[in-house]
Amino acid sequence: MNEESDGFRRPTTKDIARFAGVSRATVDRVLNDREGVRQPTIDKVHEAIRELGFVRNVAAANLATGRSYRFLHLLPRTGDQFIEELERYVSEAANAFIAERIVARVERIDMNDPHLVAAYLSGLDPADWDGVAIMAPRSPQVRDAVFRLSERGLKVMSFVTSQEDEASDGFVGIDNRAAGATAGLLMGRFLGERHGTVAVLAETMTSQDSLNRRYGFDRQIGERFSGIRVPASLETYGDPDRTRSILSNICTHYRDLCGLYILSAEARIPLEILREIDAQDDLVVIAHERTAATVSALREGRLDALITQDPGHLARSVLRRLKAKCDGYEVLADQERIRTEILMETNL
Amino acid sequence: MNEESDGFRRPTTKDIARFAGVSRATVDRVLNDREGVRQPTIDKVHEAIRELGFVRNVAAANLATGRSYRFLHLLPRTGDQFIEELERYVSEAANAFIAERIVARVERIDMNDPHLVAAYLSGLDPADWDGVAIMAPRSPQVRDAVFRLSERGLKVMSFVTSQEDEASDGFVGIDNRAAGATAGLLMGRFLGERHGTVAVLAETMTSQDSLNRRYGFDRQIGERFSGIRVPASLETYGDPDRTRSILSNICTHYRDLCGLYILSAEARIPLEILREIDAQDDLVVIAHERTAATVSALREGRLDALITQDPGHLARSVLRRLKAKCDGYEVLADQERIRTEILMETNL
DNA sequence: AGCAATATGAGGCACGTGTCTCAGAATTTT
DNA sequence: AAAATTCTGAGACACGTGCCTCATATTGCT
Repeated sequence: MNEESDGFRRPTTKDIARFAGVSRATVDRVLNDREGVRQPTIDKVHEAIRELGFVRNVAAANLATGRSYRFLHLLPRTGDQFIEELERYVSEAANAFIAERIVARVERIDMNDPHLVAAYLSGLDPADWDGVAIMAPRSPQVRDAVFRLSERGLKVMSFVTSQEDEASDGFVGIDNRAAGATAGLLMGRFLGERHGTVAVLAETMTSQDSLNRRYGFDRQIGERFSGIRVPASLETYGDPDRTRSILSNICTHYRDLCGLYILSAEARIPLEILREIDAQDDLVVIAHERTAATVSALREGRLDALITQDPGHLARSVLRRLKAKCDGYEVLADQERIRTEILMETNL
Repeated sequence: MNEESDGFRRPTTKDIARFAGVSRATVDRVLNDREGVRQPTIDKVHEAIRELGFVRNVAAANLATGRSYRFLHLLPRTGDQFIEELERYVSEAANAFIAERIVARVERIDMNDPHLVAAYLSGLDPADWDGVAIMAPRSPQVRDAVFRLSERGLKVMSFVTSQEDEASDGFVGIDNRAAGATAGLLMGRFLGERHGTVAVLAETMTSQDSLNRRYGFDRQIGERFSGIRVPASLETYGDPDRTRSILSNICTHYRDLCGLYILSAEARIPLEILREIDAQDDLVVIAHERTAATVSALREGRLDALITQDPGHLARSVLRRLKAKCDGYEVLADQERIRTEILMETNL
């Protein structure tokens, strides 16, 4: 647009140099914290930067350095719709960022054995990659491998599933306790006056994420909805037959069954079986993540609410954060926060 | 990071030129659709671009053109917490984008008289601004002024409040029908078996946004919750005294009052008065927008749910869309979609 | 005071693209 | 076939920053 004609020019390093009464070389030394500059000089430069409101022209800087960013995304090989969706979004985000010189590749690897994952990570050459984003179940092996990778200079982020504390800056994803709590709160509110049993269905409860969700769920129910009983989580191991027998079992066993919380990311199989066995109509069902299966279940009234994280945002955030780590600057915290979203029929 | 050492170099215009067997000047003519190039030559260049996967280095391009973007944001002068918040976020977004050569200024102007707004817009000099973002109540005068502005080459976006169809690409914000529908659905679900009257409170029903929200709300209630009755909307005109008398009136008048939908963006006054008059405890209250007042009401249980749009996202999206319009490229639709969010205590 | 060490300046090249100009080639028109 | 017209090429400069070298100025030390 405006051709800098109209006096609207941002200050450059040259302006800083002139204002501070030093040379551009010195400004450069200060800006890129190179050594060999005395404190008073450094101060003068910073003063000029402050005074003129200088902001480094990243475009020019990137151009000068010819920098590019090679990021590797590691996703589990096994998985159903959620993983597929996620992979799609990661690829799409990668595509959207090539203009910023970000080159991202997505690999699906076997995440079941932590030793294998750790070995894979150890085999990565820091000369090939600037950063790695990994979604793997939390395990000491993987956590250590991640740590060693970053020691070798690679920037690493875990996403969806955290290797450490979910609040750490090496993680992009939702707070699973909050997600579980939201599910619990919604369940309680939707049930209203109705008392009874709410079943919790999970692929497995061995993962930290599952435990966190369950913890948050229980807390809400326990604190606010005394009329609701929540037995131990039922594990499907992703097996349709097992899921079927679990679901028909609880329907007959708990005469007062009034709710079902599907805690895992992949809800397709339980939802299909639920329709198949023709479960009671007023059962309140809450699940996680937006996939083809959950969306249609929501539309058809077989699902009451969905607790989700926006996979597109997730994927873009991972890239932005990796880039920020490489460049050593702070991300815009507000923009990168992954929200725990509640979806219903009306706000899909 | 990698210093292009490792064979990882994106193709440049020079590469395109070599591959297509033409000169860089010709490539440039094609890229920036300048005339004077024969079709076969154009095709050769496009072929090379496709073949090599060329993506224009925007950093370099912006550097070369010395382009900067001057955007003006117009917000209503009057308003309470929501507007204040919004202004804060707009300024913050503007700040975050100065690295991309975006200079944004925020003005608060009187939006009550459409003629004044239109006059203000007409007075804007396209030489001073590249784009304008405006949040003003829908009116023919403003809509026409917006139209004339864009005819004069200025890029214009409306946000929060649309001048045209909410689906148009000149608007950033939520679909207010969907927002109202979400409020209605939640209201119905939270009430469960309870039947009775739900009151709708609005600052004014003269705005299109209010009408849309009410429309969506009514549809949900009418379609799915036959036990709920929703009388005509009650208008507060933002006046605390009037609000107080309305609220105490309905509490006594409707013996079966069970819910309250605060439809307008500013919910502070109704919420405060609701606490003050000590309304019944099991009243289901749903409001819009995240502000200090609504957040604390949610935390204290005086509010059951909040339908919101993320103001930070809104502000950033406006800037990105304006910039995209200036540069004539498409935005990442997925990233720019403003979600209708549901907030409860657990996912604030 | 003289010397070594350190701090600073001056200047140049590179990055990829936009935007000129001018000359020469290819094509069309006469 | 010659002239007029339209395309295309070659080259230059600019944008703001990073990074380098070499010379000179300044400081600290003995």
